[in-house]
Amino acid sequence: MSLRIGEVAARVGTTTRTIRYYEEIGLLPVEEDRAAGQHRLYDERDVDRLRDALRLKGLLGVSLDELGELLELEEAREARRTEFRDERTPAIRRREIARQGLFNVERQLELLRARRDEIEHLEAELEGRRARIREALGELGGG
Amino acid sequence: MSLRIGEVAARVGTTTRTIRYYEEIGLLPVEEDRAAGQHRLYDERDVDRLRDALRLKGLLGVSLDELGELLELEEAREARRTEFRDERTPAIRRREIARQGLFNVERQLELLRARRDEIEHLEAELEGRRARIREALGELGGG
DNA sequence: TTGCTCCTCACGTCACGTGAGGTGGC
DNA sequence: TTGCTCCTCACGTCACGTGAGGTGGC
Repeated sequence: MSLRIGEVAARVGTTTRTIRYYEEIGLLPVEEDRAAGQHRLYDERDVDRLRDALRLKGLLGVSLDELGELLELEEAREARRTEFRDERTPAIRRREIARQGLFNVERQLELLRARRDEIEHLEAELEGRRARIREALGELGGG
Repeated sequence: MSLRIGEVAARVGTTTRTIRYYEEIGLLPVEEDRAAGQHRLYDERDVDRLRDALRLKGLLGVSLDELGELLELEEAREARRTEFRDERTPAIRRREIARQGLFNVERQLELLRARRDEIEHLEAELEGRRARIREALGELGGG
């Protein structure tokens, strides 16, 4: 079940150019065995990862450099998950892995909360303004 | 109490280049009587407007074209406020002005709420992930 | 007079957009 | 074979960053 670049772009809501550009600057991995001129192929996991990345970028307003750091965290997370699920991994190591995961997720939550606070602050201001307008409308009477 | 461009930039948290660029593309008004090579001067209201504009741009992630539309709404708002406060303005006109103001403020609130929803959605996902990690840590035992 | 901030070009950069011309699988 | 999507240059654009060289007010 491999997807071509156009399908991926449509699913995550971006353009093929953006996906190629991200590959070009090293944000997305390059397939090693792809000959010049051949189609790029992706799977569902690539789609999920790209969607997450674009969502973070859009919501946090970070640069592609900063996005790269967040993606590296994600990649490290997947590697750790694999190690975590390996039955041979000892409990002490699993605990360490879980702690790192917890740290990362809390960092991302912090960034999101900071953003939400800003938005809520501005919302409160606008709601105050709205209340004053409504008051004025009430005094003026009429529907 | 007029401010120079550097002071304005510092107050709103941007650069002098950005302010000059916004003037260049028509986003900010040009002082008519400023001779070539002379300093740009601003007042507190300019600072407030620019701060609001940059905040909207940053939080909503809009282009400068779209930001321009929002600024025009703001400008229209100021004009209406002046008219509203004029004692000669009849009640029927005041009601219309208030309704337009209400419409604008609700549109901006809608944009902000949509953004906040997206952020909260992603937050919920991350909180779920965090809960699962904590659960795993609990099962593994140890502080 | 010495700093400091300001000024106007003007080229550079980041994150893509947009054709130009050509190739490959249902 | 005809469309369709894909490919690789490569130049364009948006929103500024960053000097280069010079001027003006405490």
